[in-house]
Amino acid sequence: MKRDIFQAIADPTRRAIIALIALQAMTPNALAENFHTTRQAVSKHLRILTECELVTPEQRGREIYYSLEIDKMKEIDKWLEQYRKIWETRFDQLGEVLVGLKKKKSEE
Amino acid sequence: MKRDIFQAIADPTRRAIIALIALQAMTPNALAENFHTTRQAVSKHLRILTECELVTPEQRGREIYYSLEIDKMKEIDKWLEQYRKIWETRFDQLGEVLVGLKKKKSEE
DNA sequence: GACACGTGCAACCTTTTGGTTGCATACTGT
DNA sequence: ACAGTATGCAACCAAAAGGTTGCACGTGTC
Repeated sequence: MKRDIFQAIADPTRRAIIALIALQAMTPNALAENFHTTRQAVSKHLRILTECELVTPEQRGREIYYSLEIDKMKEIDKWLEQYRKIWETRFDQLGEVLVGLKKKKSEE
Repeated sequence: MKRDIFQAIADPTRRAIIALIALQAMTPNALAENFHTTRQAVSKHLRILTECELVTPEQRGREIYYSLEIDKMKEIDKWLEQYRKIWETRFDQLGEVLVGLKKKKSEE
């Protein structure tokens, strides 16, 4: 049952959890207050996120604070890289077109 | 059954499809040759990708060429933006730490 | 027109997903 | 030690995902 990071961020609730703990480490209980589900459901999401190493638990007394492993997010960025190249290339081409239009206009 | 772009890229086969048609528009048949599934399964993936507007079909004779809507990929980039800010900030802080260490060392 | 080809869609099936309830465990404070 | 709090885990369930097979519908080719 190995999930990759893309499956991890596929679920809206998990993305919301990520957004919340990006600001500050939070406990499952505190997180659950933000959603219309049970604490256990949130716990399951945290389990998945932890397995993907997107999130790290840290025990403090009887509470467990979960924090975001921001480095893991870079993997998505790395995957996007190849496509970013494409759209930047197309933007450059668009730029050339615009320059071409401008040139044409100035020649009028 | 409305899927968002994050669910669309969650499936490995769909990411592979995206990677293939990023290079050049392809037909479902041609795509299916690259996977160990039936043409119909690929067709279903293409349907999902089309619904998310990640992919656009173009009929040419009796073939349909699917091409990547690169602009849609920017949505992922936009989502990542908030986290990129975080890791860049932390990197800066790391930089300060390094500078601090260096300074300390030179004072020895 | 007849036929092959390329494709999408419906029906069906199995596995996975996301959720719930109930319970066991661990730490706190009195 | 005991009550209360914070949490994870197992069992169960409904819905969704991903796959397959069979079929219908256009479009080219002869």
